[in-house]
Amino acid sequence: MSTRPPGHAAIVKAAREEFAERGYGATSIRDIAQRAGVSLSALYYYYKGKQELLVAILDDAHDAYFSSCQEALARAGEDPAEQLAAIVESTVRYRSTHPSKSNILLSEERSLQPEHLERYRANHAMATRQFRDIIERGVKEGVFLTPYPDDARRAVMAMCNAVAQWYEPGGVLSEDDLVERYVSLALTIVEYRPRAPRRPVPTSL
Amino acid sequence: MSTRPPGHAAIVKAAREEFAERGYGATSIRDIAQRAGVSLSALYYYYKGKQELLVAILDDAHDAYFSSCQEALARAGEDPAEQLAAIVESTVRYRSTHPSKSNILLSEERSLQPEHLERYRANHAMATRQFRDIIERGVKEGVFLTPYPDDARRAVMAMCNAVAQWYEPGGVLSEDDLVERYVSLALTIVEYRPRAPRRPVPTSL
Amino acid sequence: MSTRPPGHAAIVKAAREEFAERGYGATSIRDIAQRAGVSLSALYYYYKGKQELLVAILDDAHDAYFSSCQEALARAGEDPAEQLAAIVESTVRYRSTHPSKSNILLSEERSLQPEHLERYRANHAMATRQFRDIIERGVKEGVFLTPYPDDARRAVMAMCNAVAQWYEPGGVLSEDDLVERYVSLALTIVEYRPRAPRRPVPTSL
Amino acid sequence: MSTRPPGHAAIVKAAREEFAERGYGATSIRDIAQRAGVSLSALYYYYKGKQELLVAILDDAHDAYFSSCQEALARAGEDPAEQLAAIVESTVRYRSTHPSKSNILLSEERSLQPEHLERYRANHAMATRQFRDIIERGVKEGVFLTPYPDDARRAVMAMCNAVAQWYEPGGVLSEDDLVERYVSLALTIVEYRPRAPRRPVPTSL
DNA sequence: AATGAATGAGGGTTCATTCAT
DNA sequence: AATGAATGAACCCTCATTCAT
Repeated sequence: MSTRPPGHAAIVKAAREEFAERGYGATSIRDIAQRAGVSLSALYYYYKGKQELLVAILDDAHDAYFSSCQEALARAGEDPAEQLAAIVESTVRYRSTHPSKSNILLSEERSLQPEHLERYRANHAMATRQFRDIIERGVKEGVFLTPYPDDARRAVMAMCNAVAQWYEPGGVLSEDDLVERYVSLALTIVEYRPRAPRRPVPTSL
Repeated sequence: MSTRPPGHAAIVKAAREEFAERGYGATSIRDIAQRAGVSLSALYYYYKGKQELLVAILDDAHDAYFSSCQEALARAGEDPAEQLAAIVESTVRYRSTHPSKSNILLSEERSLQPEHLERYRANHAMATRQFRDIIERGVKEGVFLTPYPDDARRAVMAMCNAVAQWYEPGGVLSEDDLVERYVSLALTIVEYRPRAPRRPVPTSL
Repeated sequence: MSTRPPGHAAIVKAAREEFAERGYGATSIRDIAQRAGVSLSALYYYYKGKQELLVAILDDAHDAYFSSCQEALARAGEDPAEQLAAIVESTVRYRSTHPSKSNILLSEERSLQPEHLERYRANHAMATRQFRDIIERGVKEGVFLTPYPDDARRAVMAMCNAVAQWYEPGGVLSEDDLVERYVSLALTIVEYRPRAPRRPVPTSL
Repeated sequence: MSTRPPGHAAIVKAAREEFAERGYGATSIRDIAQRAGVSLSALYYYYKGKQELLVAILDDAHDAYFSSCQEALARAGEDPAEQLAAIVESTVRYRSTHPSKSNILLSEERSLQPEHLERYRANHAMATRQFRDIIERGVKEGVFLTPYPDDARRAVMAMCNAVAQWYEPGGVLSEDDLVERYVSLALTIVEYRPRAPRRPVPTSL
């Protein structure tokens, strides 16, 4: 997953960009080869076909996402608010930094052949579970007051996912500011109320 | 838009479903004809080609969405919270009732040929403006306290849009309940605080 | 099977010749289209693919062969020698008149996909049975003296089949003479001895 | 032809089996390399290409056949019946023991490039001549009574050749029995009648 | 002696579309 | 009003082969 033969990187990158721009079904394997600057045959030397490219991209995208999440969650403590902040930050950073990976991840499940669906769905379910578990624990501990934990979870995820569709890295909004806002919004959505031993410092990150 | 020849309806319906399931690029015009139960020639008799079908579908989807919004906004008064509730309700009902239209609307801009982009983008911008105007007015009037009106707007829209991807009409959650929750979540996101002289029952639809 | 759309005939004819000359595996579908004088797409309009062409050719070849056999056997009486003569004549005429059909029939079983094998093998078995039944009855009735009926049957069939590989219609040997010789050879192979009302013809080995 | 580098044997064997199973045109050089358990490059290190492999296989097959024939003919005396028996035995044993070689020999002339055709045809002609000369001498000497020597020759050859297509080494019929039957059939076909002054034990092998 | 990498040509098939009727 | 026939371009992929190492 980390070190691969030379041709791979350029090919996967090109495929990722094409898939993200046009969609898997509308992308021709020749477009990919041309964008990668390799011959059609070279592409087939490294990958068995278009579908395998998609699978490689999706697997890689999932791997990158989850390792980013794990790292952030490890840094966060036991506090549900801190954990929610961590996962939102990971997700937002991932969506803004890797919009191609994100958009493929979010829209090409339908292009997977049956034999690859299971793994994809397991990964997708795990991504969902990360959010759900945190929110449910926050609700149980009484710090997230939302009456609709599942819909709140969906709202938080949808909001984070959408970042991949509009955020422009070089724009007026820095990535750090973006993260700060989305963490704040997420805590608002779950109706976070700190347990307040002494001073509640409410919505600040 | 209202009264059309008989063949049209079945063809557009078939095209809409195919585009929604596979994506425009991955859908073949033969698949559409077959699904509609008409011959390939019949399809070309009614429509000039695949692109025209997409345009017809997008236009129709936009029309249906906006007329639903206008109706709801007309019923709502001047109160930003009421208006936000109205537009969220319209959007959620549209997404849950017409998932195919919604998903095409939300993902096939890239499949439009240049000459049709302008109208699509105008419509898209109008949809955005509907939300933005309401939220901005709520902020100006001091009933929406969110510090990030634009991000809140994106969150509300993303949340509503996502409904088209997961909601199952016959499932445990009725459409009315769904709407109630999403209106509530939207008001939470914009941090709605009623102006409160006499307590106007805040989260009610 | 008898009357088909216009394009069919030329396409099947071209495919048959190409398959016979180069073999199924070495024949390109473009060669067939070119030989038939139609476009590649026209070919696919009439036939689903290369395999379907092969199946159509094999089915047609079997049909033509069997109807020729049935006709001849119907004309022949109950006498095994007459029947053997009839089937040898049918087979030899078929091989000499339709060498392409014959050679494909005799060599392209391996090119059939599994789903078409059963029918092919049933037909092949029936062709074998025609010879076997006649020879076995001749042996049982005491007019075919061969001690190896099964090997005699194989020899007769192999001899007839080989005609497709060498006989030249316009050559020195007329088709009628060819038939006469092969009938004679077949009767020799099964060691035919007529039942001899009075004198039993001495030439016994 | 006798002692070759190690890689050769496995490669030629694999090529022979593939060619026999699928035909030259339908066999890919990758299939051969894989079956031989060597890399594609290794194959090209030993052989210049697919065509050269076919040529090597055909030459080897011819060599093996002719040396078997020569040996048998050398053991046989001057008697045409004995000689026919010898050549039939050689051919049948070859067809049953080396079905792959046999079937390639009998069906891949068409796959040869022009520059290799001449040698192939010379070999093929020699194989034919072996049978023809013996039969013609038998006819001239009056021991083969067949009125159609050439057709008898074709029948005998076709019968022997077909063995490669149906005989199963481990089956009910031993190779020796097979040979005995085919020699007997061949003598029947040429209508062998021993010259008979002192009874030279006719059909004995 | 042996191989991983790469290629251009061609494989079978499907595409959106047109046209004569 | 409606369709069967036909097309050329493009599709994904595999081919036999070469070459630098």
